[in-house]
Amino acid sequence: MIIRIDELSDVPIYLQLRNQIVMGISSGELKSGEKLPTVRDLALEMGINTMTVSKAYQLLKTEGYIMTDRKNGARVRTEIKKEAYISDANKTELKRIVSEARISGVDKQELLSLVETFWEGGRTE
Amino acid sequence: MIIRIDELSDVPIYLQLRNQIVMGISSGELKSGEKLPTVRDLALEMGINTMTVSKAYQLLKTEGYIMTDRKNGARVRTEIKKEAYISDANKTELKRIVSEARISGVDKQELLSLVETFWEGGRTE
DNA sequence: TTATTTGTATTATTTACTGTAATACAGACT
DNA sequence: AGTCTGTATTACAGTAAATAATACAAATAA
Repeated sequence: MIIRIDELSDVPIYLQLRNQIVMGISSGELKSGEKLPTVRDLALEMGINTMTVSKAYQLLKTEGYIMTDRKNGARVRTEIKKEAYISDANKTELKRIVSEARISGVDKQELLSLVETFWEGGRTE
Repeated sequence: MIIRIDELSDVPIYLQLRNQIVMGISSGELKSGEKLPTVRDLALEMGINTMTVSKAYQLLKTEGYIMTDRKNGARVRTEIKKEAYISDANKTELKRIVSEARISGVDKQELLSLVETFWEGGRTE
């Protein structure tokens, strides 16, 4: 899986990393039980610190997306808890994004199509 | 317009404030040309610093959402530039939110309905 | 056993952002 | 003249992010 970090983004590196993995799981690019790179390999490949990767893995573990084990490394969880719930923070963010799109004159159907595209795990460009 | 800040949120106060105003404009609660509270009034009402409100207003001004003028105060812009464009940052955020919802087992139609609700300027709870 | 590899923990340091505080200024209205 | 507006400045405290350099526990491989 290709992971790409935006140096200019306001989002911290460990969060960007966490987000990409979550999106990878959702799209099916990362399958159940699949082994993730070691913290050292990924840190080396991305040119960032080991602990930054570790932070991302710890967060993903806490959230129930992955399992980590010494020597076995990190793997995508086979059974991810499904609460069918959208957090308040995500709702607020979603509303902000929808509002900004609407103000800027984006077509409603275009936005809905974009959501569907993301739902299917697709890319936009 | 009622502005409500979440003390526990990771989002900085000035950004929350900016976001609420943008959402207010989108929903129609804040109309074109409508006068916004003065930085001092809003700061006093919200129990925050004057400069924090000023930061939000400056950001909104830079983004083209409002106009500010000494003595006249701040007003919602009558003509907001419509580029019909969703920023890359917003697309990334949207994809993240959609991914998280999908993984957690949220129904696709439910998510689309939520987007439509926000588009119409509605609330959820 | 010995060596290696894994995630993790610790400590320290640097950097940047946030929010506040206390003033002060320029311009426009009353 | 006085008041109200946004804005600018300077200083300070708190927090978070990222890195660096080690070290440890556990499991695998030699």
